[in-house]
Amino acid sequence: MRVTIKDVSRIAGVSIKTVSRVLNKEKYVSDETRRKVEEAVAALNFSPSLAARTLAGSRSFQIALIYDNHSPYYIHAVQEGVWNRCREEGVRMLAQPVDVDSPTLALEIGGLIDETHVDGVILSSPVTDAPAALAELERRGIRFVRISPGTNHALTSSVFMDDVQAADDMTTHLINQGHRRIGFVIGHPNHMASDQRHFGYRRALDRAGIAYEPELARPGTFDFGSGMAAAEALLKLTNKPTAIFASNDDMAAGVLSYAHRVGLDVPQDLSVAGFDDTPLAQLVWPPLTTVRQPVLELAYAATNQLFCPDPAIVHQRLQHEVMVRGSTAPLRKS
Amino acid sequence: MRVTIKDVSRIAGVSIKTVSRVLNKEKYVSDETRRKVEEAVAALNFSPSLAARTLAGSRSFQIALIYDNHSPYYIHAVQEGVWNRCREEGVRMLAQPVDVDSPTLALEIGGLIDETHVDGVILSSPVTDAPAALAELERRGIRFVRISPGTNHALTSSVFMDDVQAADDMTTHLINQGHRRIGFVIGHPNHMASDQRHFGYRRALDRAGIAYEPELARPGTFDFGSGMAAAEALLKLTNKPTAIFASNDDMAAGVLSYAHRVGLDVPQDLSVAGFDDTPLAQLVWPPLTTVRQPVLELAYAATNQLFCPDPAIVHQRLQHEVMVRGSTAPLRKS
DNA sequence: CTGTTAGCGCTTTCAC
DNA sequence: GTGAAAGCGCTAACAG
Repeated sequence: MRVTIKDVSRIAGVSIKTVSRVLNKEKYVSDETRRKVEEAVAALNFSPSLAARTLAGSRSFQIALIYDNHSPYYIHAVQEGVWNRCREEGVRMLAQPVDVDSPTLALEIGGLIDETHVDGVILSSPVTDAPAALAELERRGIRFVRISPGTNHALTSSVFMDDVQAADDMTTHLINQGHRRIGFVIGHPNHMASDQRHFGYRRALDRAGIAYEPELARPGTFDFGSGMAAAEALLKLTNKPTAIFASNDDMAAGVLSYAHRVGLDVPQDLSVAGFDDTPLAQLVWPPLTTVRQPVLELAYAATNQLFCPDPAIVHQRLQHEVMVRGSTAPLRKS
Repeated sequence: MRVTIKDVSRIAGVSIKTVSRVLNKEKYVSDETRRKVEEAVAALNFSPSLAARTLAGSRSFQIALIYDNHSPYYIHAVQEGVWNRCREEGVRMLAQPVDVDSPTLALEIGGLIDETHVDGVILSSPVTDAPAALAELERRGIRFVRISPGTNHALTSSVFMDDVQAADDMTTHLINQGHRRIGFVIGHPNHMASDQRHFGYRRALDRAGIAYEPELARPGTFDFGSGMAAAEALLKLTNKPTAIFASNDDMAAGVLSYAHRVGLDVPQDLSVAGFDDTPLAQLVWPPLTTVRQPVLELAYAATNQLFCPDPAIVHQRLQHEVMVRGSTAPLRKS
């Protein structure tokens, strides 16, 4: 039925151990033997059973990507970045959506690890900051990397950009355009990046000598609807803002939609700014001014960090940074 | 190190075979024994190794979702639908993006199946209509279900809606609004649904006695940019259309964006219609008139069909249908 | 209803 | 450089 390492060894005229060596790219195999084995593998179209390799060996050739994020564009980019790096490594990616607020979060993650024997885990915000998840991972001593964590960047291996600076830059940009009353839509409370972007907004105002007015900073949940609601509240103020900076593109699109609905001319009557630079920023009208978060690159870098840990790499991404910190032991040696 | 079935059997005071029986919900285990085993499982927080179960048994508790679709909203919905059903079944989903045009498509799919021992495969358009993929799957005799295939719906188990009727309905809707010159943006040539929607558009025109004019049907590739380009071409015609129907929401958003750019008032000067009812349809301004494709439900139904085949189920979805056809043997008996 | 035995297809360990 | 033997953690096929 199934083609096994035995079939390959028979065709190649060597022992199964030698086939195994070739499969694992081990040294100490003569070129001649290696060639014969590779030919047999190709001839039989052999793909080794991951289940068998996992059970017998110390690696599973699988990693898990754990997320709880319902922004399709964002998750799509994260999956793509992780996937790309995994493919290079010949490793499979298990995409695992979870609910960070679930009381069984740690159990689910633990079960996933036990069942699949994954070699490593990648956490995407906001799972990056779920104490139960982090504790479970640490308890098991499994290697993991976080993408855009909100806290303790240096505590564990993580990859991120400077959200405070980015929000500061955007706010400053609006101030430089002459705006003095700038509305702000805060992100989802589960995401630590929300606080950072909020802080960056305040910092830029402070620097410019503009007072922070709580009524101008409205809560949101990173989705379109909450952006619309925030815009409604902001534009019903006696003293309206002339610009609104939303903490992500989805909410900025919502702001835009509300502005259109009430007949405002954007950007004539109101400037709208977003954050993330998802394709959404281009889809709406007019195209959003937005901070670029290099999600694809972050995901790729995080996965790379899982496979080839490097203690301190700094990638430049536009004017912002993607920093990678981590332990030194490579994944394969786990 | 790892908690195994042996540990459970020791704590529960039974043989490992009995633990296995409880794990697999087999009959012929006394309530008392079952309870003891379940207690031991809970106490030890035991999750059985999928690798071992796969290797020893005839199931892997995994299925693969294979797709080549770069519309984040669409794929997100498909993944969610499949995932939901898998979770109910205690089965893991392997998300596998591929390139349908790759010459190694069949090899990749074959390799995936050999490596992971997946119990079944779900194909999303356009992989549903890639001959190499279908041939490989059939050759191996592995169970698979297609989501929105473009051809031979009844040939293999598949789940879909009536694209022709849906496009016909939308076109008729526009005609009923008084439009006589209706532009059409054709979908990506890889997707068979593109032809069907195109045909539905023609059929509605025919029925209304409106001549089909090739210059009014422009090619597109299901992405925003191609929608914009098609709109530009259509609106530069001497005899402009008063409405444009794009074969999916992404392209409709592109049409909208171009219309705004050249100062048209939508829907006053131009009606724009889309297809799919992704959240995008709500995000743009004004919200798109669009045909609802029940992607989430299709994905769920397809996965269900994989687990619990039913020869002929018909789901109603709005005015359109989701039809499910398939063999009768249940997945688990494979 | 429950237990025993023999593998699944690989990697590990240790010979040669 | 290469091979033989043992076993990873489960399920299958039997026996009781």
